[in-house]
Amino acid sequence: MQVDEWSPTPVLLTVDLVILTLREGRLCVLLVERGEDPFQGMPALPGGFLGHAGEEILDAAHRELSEETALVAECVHLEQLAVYGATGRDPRGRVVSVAHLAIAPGLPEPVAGTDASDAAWVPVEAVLSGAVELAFDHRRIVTDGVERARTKLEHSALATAFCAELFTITELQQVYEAVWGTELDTRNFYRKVQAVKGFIVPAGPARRTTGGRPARLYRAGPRTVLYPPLIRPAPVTEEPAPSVEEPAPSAQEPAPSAPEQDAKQEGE
Amino acid sequence: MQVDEWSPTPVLLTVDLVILTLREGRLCVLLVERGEDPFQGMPALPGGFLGHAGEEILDAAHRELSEETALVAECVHLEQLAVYGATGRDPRGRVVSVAHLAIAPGLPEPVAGTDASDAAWVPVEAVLSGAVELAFDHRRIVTDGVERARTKLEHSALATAFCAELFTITELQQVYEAVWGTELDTRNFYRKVQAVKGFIVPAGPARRTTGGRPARLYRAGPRTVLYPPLIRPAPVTEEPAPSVEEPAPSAQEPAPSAPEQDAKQEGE
DNA sequence: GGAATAGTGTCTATAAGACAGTATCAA
DNA sequence: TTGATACTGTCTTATAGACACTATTCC
Repeated sequence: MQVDEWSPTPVLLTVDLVILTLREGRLCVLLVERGEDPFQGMPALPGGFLGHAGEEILDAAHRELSEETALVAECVHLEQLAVYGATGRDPRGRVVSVAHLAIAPGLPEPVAGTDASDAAWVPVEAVLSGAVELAFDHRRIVTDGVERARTKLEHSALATAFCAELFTITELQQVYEAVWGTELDTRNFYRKVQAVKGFIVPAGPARRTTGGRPARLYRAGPRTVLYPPLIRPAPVTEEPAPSVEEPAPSAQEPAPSAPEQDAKQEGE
Repeated sequence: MQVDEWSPTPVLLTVDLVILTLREGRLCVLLVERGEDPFQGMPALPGGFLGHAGEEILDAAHRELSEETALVAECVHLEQLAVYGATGRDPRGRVVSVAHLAIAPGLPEPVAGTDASDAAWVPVEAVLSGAVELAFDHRRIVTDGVERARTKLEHSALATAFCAELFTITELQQVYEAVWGTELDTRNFYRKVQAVKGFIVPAGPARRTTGGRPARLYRAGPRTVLYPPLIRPAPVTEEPAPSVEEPAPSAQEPAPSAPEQDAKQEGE
C-alpha cells in the first residue's frame, strides 16, 4: 500500500443488485432491459455507477434498490455479495462491480423503475439454466447470489426477509421450499422452526382467513443466527451405490463431482 | 449502468490480504509494518494497489501473496472476502479495498517481504481483542476474515489448506481447535472426519515418527463441500435459564444478544 | 519397561425423518 | 356436510456427545 512515483490505476465502480423475491411460490430475480449500448436490449441486473465521489457503496445500493422497487428500505434485507472485476467483463473498459444481494417480500407487480426501461421478475431457474441470457457476467452474479441465499437460509433468519411483517409458518415453509427447490415435511418444519427460540415470535392473537382454518401469525424474532441450523436436505449427489464396505484403498478417488467454486471473478 | 453526460467517478482499487496460518497451535495473521505515511509505523495487512490497468484482481492478490510469503501459489487457498470502500477509511482519498482471505500451511519463520518493512505473524486474538491496533479498517477486515474461516471450516474442506500436503488426523484436529478456539474430543473427531467420504484420503502406507506411535498420513480428498458438516460446538450463548416451559407469550422478547452483522463497509 | 503419541468401541441422549389424523373455519 | 387449510404426536432411526482403554514406536 505504498504510493510511489507511479500513480495507481483508477477504475470505475458500479453497484449491481440481485433482488430476490417470491412470486407464486417461485424464486424470482428482478431484471431490467438495458436501454444503452453495451448489451442493449438484453436483460441485466439493476445497478449503476456510484452517484458521486463521496457516495458510500452501501448507500448506492440502497439508492438503486429504491429506484427499481417501490419499497421502503427498512423492509428489505441488503448485503454485499462479491466483487466482479475481471478485465473484459465490460466492453467500455475497466469497470468493477460490487454486487449486492437484496431480499424482498413478495412485490405486487413487476414494477417499472424511474427509467423507462421495463423491469420484470424472472424465475431464477430460467437464469441459472441459461434459458434467459443476461448482459455482462450477470448470470454468474445471479448464481452466486442464489447460492448465498440458499446457504444463509440454513444458518440465519434470512427467510423472514422474504415475508411480510406478519406471516404464517406455512408461508415461511414455502420460502424454504422455493429457495431450496425442495419439499419439506410440514410437521418436522413446524417442530424445527419453533425449536429455535427467538427465530419467530407469535404476533398477538391476530389471525387471518384464507378459506380454511385461520393461521397463527408470527413476526421475525430477535435471533438472527439459527442454532441449531435448519440443514438443507442433501442433494442426491452421493456415490452411486456403496458396493460392500470400502470401494478400495485406492488413496485417490476419481473426484465423482463436487467442483470447487471459491474464487469468483470470472464468468463473462 | 448507463453512461450519460456526467462521467462516473473513478476510484482507486487496492487488494488487501488476510493471510492466516497456524503457528504453535495458535491462529495467526500476517501483518506488515507500514513504511509510508498514512498510518506510518502501524501494523497493517499486506496489500497494495492494482499493479496496472489490466491486472485481474485475483492476480493482484496472488502477486501480493507471493511478495509477502515465499510460498508457491498452488499450495495456498485464496478467495475473495469482501469489499471495504467507506469514505474516510483512507485519508488519501477514495480508496476501495478488495480484501482476500488466504490460508497457508504453517510457515517456518516470520518472513520479511521484498520491501524492507518487516512482516510478522501475530495471533489473531491480539488483533480481535484490540490489543494490537491496525491501520485503516484492517481490524474489521481481520475480524471478517477469521469469521469466514471459522464458518467455512464447518462446511468445506478448508481445514486441509492449513496443513501441508501430507498430514495426520491429529494435525487436522489441531487446525479445528485453533481456528474455532475450542477443544474437540479425539474419538468423535476421528469418527466424523472419516465419515465424510472424500474429505481426507489415506496417503499410502507412509508414516512418520515423532517419538510415539507413528501416525497415518492423509492428503486432502476430492470432496470440497462437507456433508454432513462438522458443526462447531455451540458458543455458550443460550438464554440464562429456561424457567419453566415458556417464559411468557410476550410476543416480543428483549433481544438477549446476537447482534446483526451483515452489511460490512464500516469499521474505521 | 517406560514414555509418548496414535488410534479405537460403546453407551446414552438428543435430533431427524417418516408417517396420519384432528382442528377450525367458510360455504 | 363438504372442502380447504392449519396444526399436532409418535415411533423409528441416525447422529452427537461423553467416556477409557489398547496399540505402536523410541528410548
